[in-house]
Amino acid sequence: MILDELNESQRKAAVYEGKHLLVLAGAGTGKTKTIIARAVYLISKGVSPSQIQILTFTRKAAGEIVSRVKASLPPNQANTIGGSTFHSWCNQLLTNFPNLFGTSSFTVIDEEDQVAIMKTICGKNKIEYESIRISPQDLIDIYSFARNTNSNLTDTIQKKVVEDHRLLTSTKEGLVNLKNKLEVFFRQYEEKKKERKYLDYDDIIKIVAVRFRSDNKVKSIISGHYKHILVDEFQDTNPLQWELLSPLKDSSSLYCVGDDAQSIYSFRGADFNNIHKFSLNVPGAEIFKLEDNYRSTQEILNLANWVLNKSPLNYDKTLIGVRGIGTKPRLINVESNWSEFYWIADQIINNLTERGKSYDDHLILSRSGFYTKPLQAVFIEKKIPHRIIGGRGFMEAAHIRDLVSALRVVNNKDDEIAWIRYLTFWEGIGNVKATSLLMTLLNLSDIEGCIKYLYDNTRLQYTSSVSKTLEVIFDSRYQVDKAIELAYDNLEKRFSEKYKNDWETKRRPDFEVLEILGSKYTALGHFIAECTIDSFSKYTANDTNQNIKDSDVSKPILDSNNLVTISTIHSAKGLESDICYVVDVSPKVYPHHRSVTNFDRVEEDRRLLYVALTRAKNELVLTRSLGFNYAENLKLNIPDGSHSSNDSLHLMMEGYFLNGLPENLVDQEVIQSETSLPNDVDEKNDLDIDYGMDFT
DNA sequence: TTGCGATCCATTTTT
DNA sequence: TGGATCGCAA
Repeated sequence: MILDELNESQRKAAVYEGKHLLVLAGAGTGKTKTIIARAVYLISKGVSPSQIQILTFTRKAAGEIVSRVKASLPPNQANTIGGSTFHSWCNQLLTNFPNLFGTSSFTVIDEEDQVAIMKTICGKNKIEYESIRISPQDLIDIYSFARNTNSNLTDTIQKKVVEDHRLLTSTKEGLVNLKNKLEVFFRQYEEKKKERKYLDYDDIIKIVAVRFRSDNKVKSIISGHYKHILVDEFQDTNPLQWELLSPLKDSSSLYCVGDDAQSIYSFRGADFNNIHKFSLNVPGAEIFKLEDNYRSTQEILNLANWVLNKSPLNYDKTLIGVRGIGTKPRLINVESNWSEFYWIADQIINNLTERGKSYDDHLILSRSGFYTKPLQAVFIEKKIPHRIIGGRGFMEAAHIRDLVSALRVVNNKDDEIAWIRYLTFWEGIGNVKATSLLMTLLNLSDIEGCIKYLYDNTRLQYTSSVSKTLEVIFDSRYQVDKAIELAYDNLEKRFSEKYKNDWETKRRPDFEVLEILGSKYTALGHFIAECTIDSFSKYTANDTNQNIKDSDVSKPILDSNNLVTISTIHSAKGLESDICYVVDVSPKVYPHHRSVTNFDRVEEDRRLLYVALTRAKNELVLTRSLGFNYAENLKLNIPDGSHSSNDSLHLMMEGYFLNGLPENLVDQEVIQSETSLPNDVDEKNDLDIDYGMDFT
């Protein structure tokens, strides 16, 4: 029984008898375990599992919690427990209760689609403000941020445009003008969504939230269904998500678990102050704390605590390590960007051969998915099996989107974004032709008419395929996997030409995966919505599996889970690992040079580093490169606030989180790499950045 | 009108 | 590094 494995404070939290509880749980204090124990406790006390809904930020986290709850109970006791992301849960509500929410048929669109719509709205208009270009992508960001934070357009522009770009010359009139200009675009965007029955990510939550607030009947029906709402990573909820949860507090219990020191989603509108305001927002709620860290050795905690304690913010956090003494974290200095990757690969191989470790003892964390690209190449070369978490998902790959666009037009024949994608997929149809076809297609009354029209009106090399593909999908629209399979057969020839560079190796195998994903669904719309919301990246690990197949040497490790994990820090919350590498802990990355303009963002970067450091159980390795003047910089360990004799160096190091790092906290090493640049190479000197940061 | 090749450019994080 | 954009040939 899982309850027996808890310590005193975890247990107290798990068996809480009051209505609402906030559990403040520091890194490694058993947050996940407590939430699992809570669910198990409720069920064993007689609560029906279908009345429990666990809300998390990633599908992976939800899946893991649910499966561990099930594993802790006798078979089939917890089958109906709900566990999903906020978005996925709201999508289920919209799908299961269409009459409650007034959403009988809709198409979920992702960010790429949003941007595509915005692009068509902007047309050739170039929006500029104070010499800052505002792209369609920026517009979508602004729009989404405003909605996630429930703030008005003027305030959002002030924050996202003026403050983020530090436009000191911005005037009130200028702002009003800009606001009016953007408002036009946003209204058109909303118009378009309505017209095409599109719901973007934010709509999915907003519609449900508004309904809860304005319609007591709907609210009580749903509250009646979900008596216990368990929220993981509560520090990362944003005002929109809170708007969704808040009305439920009357008749459901809210059980929230979080850690303000791990709040790293402010770019999505999260505000860790929601933790501090919890008892204000939820009258009668209690707050418990978990402080014993079971994950890491003391040396690792010392470093993490040091990083966090340098913050001017007071997190009121004392992580008490119970594991005791281990080995000191290592700080590896490399000469140039990316040269740490060969070194890491060698380390891993060494750990396997000399120290009896396995691949899955290793976790590699990076600030950006982008940065680890070369690492993947090194791992492939060295035949190290790995999986990648975070970064661009499976459903975002171009070839997958191509096929899904065909499913989408059959599902909703007014889905113009999908039409354009599907039509231009074919050779000989470009934007102009596709747009002109679209005009007619939108006026036809059903998809069968569209198919016939396309058959009669496309005189191309692929004439029959253009309409045939849609026809076969239509014929198998209640068996999604079959629809995918048949569509694929029709698209294959064009695919192999369009993606000739990496078709066989990289892209083709994905369609088998897509088919498997589709096999659970009997309606195109449900499949499309779910795969848009949870882009499935976590399940496929597509690039990895092939590498393993290719190398006979590594056959034995085919047993599924023995893989090195590569993850962005954002996706790594909740992960832990025996050995953890945090790469590129360099100046201008921690904090990121784009964050330096803003106090809150610097602090968020600090928390980001803190999250990374606290993933390690036994060994923590940081790598960094100190830029062009490597040898000299290495000597540099600027105490905070001091002035270096060298101004550009000082600028580079200013604000760097590892400045003033006490020598006894880490073991430093220097790695000379064979692949580093020769000394006389004139590297781009981008040190003339003004870090005019005001920390008051 | 489409599609390709050359050139430039900026480069966080995610549902 | 790749993506977006632009110009040019078919």
